[in-house]
Amino acid sequence: MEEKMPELPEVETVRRGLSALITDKKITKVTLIYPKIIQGDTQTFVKEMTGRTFKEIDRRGKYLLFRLSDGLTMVSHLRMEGKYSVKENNEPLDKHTHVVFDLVDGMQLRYNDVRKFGRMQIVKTGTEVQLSSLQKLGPEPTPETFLIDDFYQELQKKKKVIKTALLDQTIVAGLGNIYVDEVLWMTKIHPETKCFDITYQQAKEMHDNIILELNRAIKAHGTTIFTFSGVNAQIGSFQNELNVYGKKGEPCPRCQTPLEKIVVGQRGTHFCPNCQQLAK
DNA sequence: AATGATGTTAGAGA
DNA sequence: CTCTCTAACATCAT
Repeated sequence: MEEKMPELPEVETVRRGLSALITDKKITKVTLIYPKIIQGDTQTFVKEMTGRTFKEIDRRGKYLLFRLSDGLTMVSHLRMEGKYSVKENNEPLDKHTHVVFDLVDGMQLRYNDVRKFGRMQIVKTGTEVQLSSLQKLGPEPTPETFLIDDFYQELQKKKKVIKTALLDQTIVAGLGNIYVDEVLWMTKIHPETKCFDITYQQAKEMHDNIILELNRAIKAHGTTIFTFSGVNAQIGSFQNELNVYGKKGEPCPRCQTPLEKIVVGQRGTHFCPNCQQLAK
């Protein structure tokens, strides 16, 4: 079973796993095999990264923030299929390795991305919050930062449907196609419900479920092993914990009605036509 | 063989 | 500003 990568829980898992492998490692060389992965001037990127040391890794939404020595930060987004791995420098490169960071100890941090959608750029630490991509992010989905009253107010203002709204990262950061479907199923809300039609009570339940589900996923991934080769899912990983995503035609775990798949905002959307009805 | 779908988001246009 | 649609790309299923 191949591991699906990049919603908040997966990015968080990569952050934790990678931290243990590269913290305090100095970069001796940077190789750009497919330079379009880099945003901004590529030569500047190589020049600035080379000779720096990886410090802690932070995360904001689905963005990884690699802190480096001398007040620099590499901002990295995995998009659809980006993956990091740490391997010995004599191991042959994968077909889809696009960026290689040689480390002092003969290891390499490698960035793989079949679809080449992922992006990375270097900025001065602290200025990353000014990037348009990070600036527009809503709160992190934690009880301290994601506040129910704000959430409800935001929903009241929006004219689009809830599935699309949750995906756009501005109301709350970190949800992707899988967990949005899961959260809406948990909350018994139809994905095409207009945001302004959602009641305070529903918003409250959805808010709690968002925090719950993402934490549950992070915890489940905690049993995942981050090896030198990348993230290895343990047998029976989170795939088994999903209730609706990728389960078209299977019985709803709550009411046994066959699950359906529709398109909402150009994204495949899984839901239970019985549990999640459109109020009209 | 051709078409459509795949975890995301920036950017264009309405 | 808000919202919708498309492009970026490779692979796999139909």
